[in-house]
Amino acid sequence: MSERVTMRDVAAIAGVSSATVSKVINERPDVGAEVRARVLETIARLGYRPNAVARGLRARHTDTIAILTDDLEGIFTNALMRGVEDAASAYDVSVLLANSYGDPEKERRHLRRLLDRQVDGLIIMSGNRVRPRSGPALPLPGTPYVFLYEYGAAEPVPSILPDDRSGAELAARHLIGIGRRRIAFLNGPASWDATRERLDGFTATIREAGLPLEPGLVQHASSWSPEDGFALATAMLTGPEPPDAIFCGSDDLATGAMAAVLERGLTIPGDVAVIGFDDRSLAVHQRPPLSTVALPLHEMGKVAGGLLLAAIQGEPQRHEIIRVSCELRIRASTIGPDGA
Amino acid sequence: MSERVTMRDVAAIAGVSSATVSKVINERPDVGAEVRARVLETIARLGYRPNAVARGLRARHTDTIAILTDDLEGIFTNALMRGVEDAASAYDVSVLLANSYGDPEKERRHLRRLLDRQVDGLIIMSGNRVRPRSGPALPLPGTPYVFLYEYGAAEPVPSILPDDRSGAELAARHLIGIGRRRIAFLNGPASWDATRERLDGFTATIREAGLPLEPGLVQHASSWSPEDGFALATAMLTGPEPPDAIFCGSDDLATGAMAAVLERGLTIPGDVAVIGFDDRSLAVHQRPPLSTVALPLHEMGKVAGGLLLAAIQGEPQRHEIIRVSCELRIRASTIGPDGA
DNA sequence: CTGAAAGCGCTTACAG
DNA sequence: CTGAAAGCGCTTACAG
Repeated sequence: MSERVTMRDVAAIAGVSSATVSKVINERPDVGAEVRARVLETIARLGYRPNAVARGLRARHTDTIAILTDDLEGIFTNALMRGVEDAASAYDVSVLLANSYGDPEKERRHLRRLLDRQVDGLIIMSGNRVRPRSGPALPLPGTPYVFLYEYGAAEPVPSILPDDRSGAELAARHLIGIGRRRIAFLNGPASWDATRERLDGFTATIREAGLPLEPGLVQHASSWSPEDGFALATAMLTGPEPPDAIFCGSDDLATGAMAAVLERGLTIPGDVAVIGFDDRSLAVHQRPPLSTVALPLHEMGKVAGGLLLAAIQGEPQRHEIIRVSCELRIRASTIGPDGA
Repeated sequence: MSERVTMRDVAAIAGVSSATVSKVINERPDVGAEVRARVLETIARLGYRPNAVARGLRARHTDTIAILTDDLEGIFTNALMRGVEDAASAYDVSVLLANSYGDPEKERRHLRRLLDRQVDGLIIMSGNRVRPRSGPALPLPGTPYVFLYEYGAAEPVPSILPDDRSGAELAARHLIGIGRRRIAFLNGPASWDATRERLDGFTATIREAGLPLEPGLVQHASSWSPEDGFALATAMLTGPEPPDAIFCGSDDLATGAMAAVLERGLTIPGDVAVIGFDDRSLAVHQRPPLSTVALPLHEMGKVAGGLLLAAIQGEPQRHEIIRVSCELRIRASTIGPDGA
């Protein structure tokens, strides 16, 4: 437990004032070359490291942002957080983690603690489901924030979301491209925002291609589970004119749908091509491996981090919805050995 | 952007010194009742909040710990982090997140930044695979740390790990309990520590019960994937005396094993009971839902957080391996409608 | 180009 | 029980 070396020590040994040491550390131009060299040498020799807490107190910023999530276990939390952390790290900004479990009282407590710690900004994130929310549980006077995978109804701040609409277009266009004509959409629960966006994209693309769009071909599941995918796909396949492709609103739904196809003795993708949404890790392990539309979670996190950092630098914020493009991951469930 | 209210303001308005305000805030006993009341009232009225950065500078602790992980995307990271966050939150300690991607240079940079920020302690965590590591990339003078889901070869600090051995015993005992006699163990790759621990637990339990333990019944996969589970289970089932139960080293392996059982026209659990390890979310969605040994990730995170907080309070640390008990999750793949 | 002084907002002995 | 003083380790005008 040796005494920590401080800026005073460096100054004394280098024979300069601590103001000068500070200037060297902060790379101010107004320091003479040989003085700078001497200070740098002393810093290296003593192994001096500036105390960020003292700096934060004086400089009035802490180079710290926080992620406030209501769902640290959400299936998408990891990749979102990693994106934020990457963006912050690149600017030597640290990230604090706070989990509210969706409890407003917990959120309030976290927010207070975070503000007490003088965080420079906040990312308010849902790891689980995109929905509008009524802003943070506490007003954040002068502290910028952004919504990630979530959006504020009327907050004057940006929301970063996946581009669900164009993601659905990607899937539809891919299925059309491999020659499918009766393309079903096994969509997620109707109450979700993403569900509506994707329906728009899907419908527009199918229409444009002059393909059929019967009511039976577009269904809404009541959950995102494989069980629902199985049930709905079974119903579709037992109809008079079964689809030759099924686009599912999630990889879980697609997993169930594939089981339904195989159970009826049909082949994938020979008889029915199947494509999911999300690109969770299970997709690649399906038999056959599942084609899917990948949610750009990591990129969304980076965008959110970048935007927040810019706002901290003084960039004005406004209410806007930023949609990050999804990416198609083509695997054997749409282009397989037994495929087209 | 109104001026923030400071302790000076409170003191002036309440007509006391700031030392007294500080004592009230820190709940020191040596403040008169009416003075305390007056100060408290003033604090509430002004909405005063103490600046944690200033406090940290003076008090020489920041009530902040950090999680340094090499794998923020690891499949177990979420639950581990959540446990740490829960433990920290309960004591009003914040947690900083740093991801090294397993790159020692990145780890060094993060560590330096974290130390500069005067974190009170660190949790060094792997989100992915348990293995020994050579301690943090930088010496942490006076800053306590613990290993979570990872262990230091000779570091004088605790490591928190799952109790793999007793987890395997749980599984074996369960299968014996439901009347199985030829129990196979489709274990993970031999190079993993967990694999050896589980083999010990499994072997001991089977021996104790006087059940057969032929070489063919114990196999090591070369990865944890469903594909390997499928291949190995198929080999086991085509042998002269196929098993009536398969204990798998991961849920992914078990998924593959179940596919192999079903593909051969056998029933689960009627002909072959299958149980996994981990309790990932996919387990419950299998058909039939997969029984498994749950890794106590959340609890491990809490234990790690609690131990670190104790060390920060001055509790001496030493090299020790703390094993947290796994839990059996019984589902239809061992006790099903077509079961025993 | 360099440094003396003030001060960020607290807490900690210490005196009374 | 209360407060004056010092100081945590920096940075920021400002003077020279």
